[in-house]
Amino acid sequence: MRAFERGSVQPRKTEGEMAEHVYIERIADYVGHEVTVKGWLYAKTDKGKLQFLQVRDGTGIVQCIVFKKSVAPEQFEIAQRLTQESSLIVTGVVRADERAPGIPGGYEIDVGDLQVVQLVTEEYPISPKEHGVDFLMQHRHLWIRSSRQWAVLRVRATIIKAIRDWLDSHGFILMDTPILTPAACEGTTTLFETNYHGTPAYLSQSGQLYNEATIMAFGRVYCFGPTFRAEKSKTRRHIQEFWMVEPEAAYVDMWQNMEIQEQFVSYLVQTTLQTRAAELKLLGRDVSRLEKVEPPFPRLHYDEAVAMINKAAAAGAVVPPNDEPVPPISWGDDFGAPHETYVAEQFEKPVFVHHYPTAAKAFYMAQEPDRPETCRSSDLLAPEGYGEIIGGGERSSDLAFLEAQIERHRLPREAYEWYLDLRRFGSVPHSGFGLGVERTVMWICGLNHIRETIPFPRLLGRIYP
RNA sequence: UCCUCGGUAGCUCAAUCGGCAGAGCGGCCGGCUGUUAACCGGUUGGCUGGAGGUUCGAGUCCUCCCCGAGGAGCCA
Repeated sequence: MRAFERGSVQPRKTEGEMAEHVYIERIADYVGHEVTVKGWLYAKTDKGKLQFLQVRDGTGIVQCIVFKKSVAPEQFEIAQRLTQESSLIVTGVVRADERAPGIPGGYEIDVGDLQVVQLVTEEYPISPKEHGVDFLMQHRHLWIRSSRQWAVLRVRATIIKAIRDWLDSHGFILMDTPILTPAACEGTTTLFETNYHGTPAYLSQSGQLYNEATIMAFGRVYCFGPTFRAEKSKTRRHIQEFWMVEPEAAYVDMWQNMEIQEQFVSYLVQTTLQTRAAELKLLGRDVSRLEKVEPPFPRLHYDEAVAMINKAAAAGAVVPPNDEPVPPISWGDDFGAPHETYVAEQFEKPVFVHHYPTAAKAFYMAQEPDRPETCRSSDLLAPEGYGEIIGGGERSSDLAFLEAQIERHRLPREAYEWYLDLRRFGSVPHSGFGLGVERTVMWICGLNHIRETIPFPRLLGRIYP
């Protein structure tokens, strides 16, 4: 555990004072000392004259032992009657015992005093047994107390902090972009419409276009906020509201852009491995795959990817998790899910696929001068079937090309006048990318569904709690 | 929007050809000083998603509706 995580708020022990309130993640520092833990009863085992209380406090879980002969009779009775998720304050001496379960585990508190803050009198819905997805999602507000969910959300917080740390220390400055927008950014996806004092407005699907403006003022920027997609996507990789970080940089071409991405993503993975090892272990994550995530990442031209896919399709290759056959692909088509999975499966690290067909990508992607049917885009595909975690590329700096593209994509020209201004006043080559936080969390935690990567996921047909 | 699967006890599921509504877990009561989703004994549990239909008889068959899960398309 790192000192910065809780160290500054951990109360210092004062001579002659009663037991101090400590956090469970630092329990190892208090072996032999009397401490107070304030939390909730996670689980209990009644052994007659001995009560094993698993107490959690938000930072971990510690086993507390209440032995009949060590406490007042009324206190023992209270311990016997404790119910799951009752809130309580325990005081006792910490000792190391390898038999003790918990997080971090290996330590337990020999309880001398026990106070109940609230005794739960109703049956707690989430018992330590099997539950279905629907039931758990209806109780998401309680489910997040469970250790797996707790671990995932701690990893999420770490990834988000790492995102900010890396960008802030590599010359990227935070530029918050609007969530209420007047028109579609890319014109491709379905947006949530809202009422902006009588005129329609849309929840943002990307801050990129705005950041193409801010880089001309600040050089390197990023926006980081919620993003909304109203597509009726109902798969394990989609949520309606997700968080995306979008760095954008002036005077950066597509190749430099990929270098930034591989440094950035590697930092996120390595930081999580270092600071959240206990959480990843709790999740059963095979970290050997993550340890390999270091620059450089393989780069695959779209042409090569198509050839690879068609060779595999001809050979009858199948793709996990359901051994779905890899269908052949024609040049010009975007990848389907099995294509993406097959390509990613061929590499140990995340892989860049670059130079997608211009027609398959957003209107602003720069054309490759020698091959205008391809564009200077790149997607980053995560290994182990987690799919696209980054979409990015070099943006066109050519006014005439963009005017033609806006027409070709049937976008409302007037809404993009400001954007075209950026090509009239000091247009420069520039690139950027968007990384989806939840897909990254899903990949790093090794989860099979995105719904566990955010405290309260907004899923198709589900907006409770 | 489309395709596939599902909805039975608080939870997870079973119920043969259409023939008495079942189990495990949880909860509750009792026992146990080392439990890890403990173990042992007892006990509690039901408008089978909704409406209509077929039938002597429907959890089971038919029609419509509601809800959920996974996937396609689209994307991060």
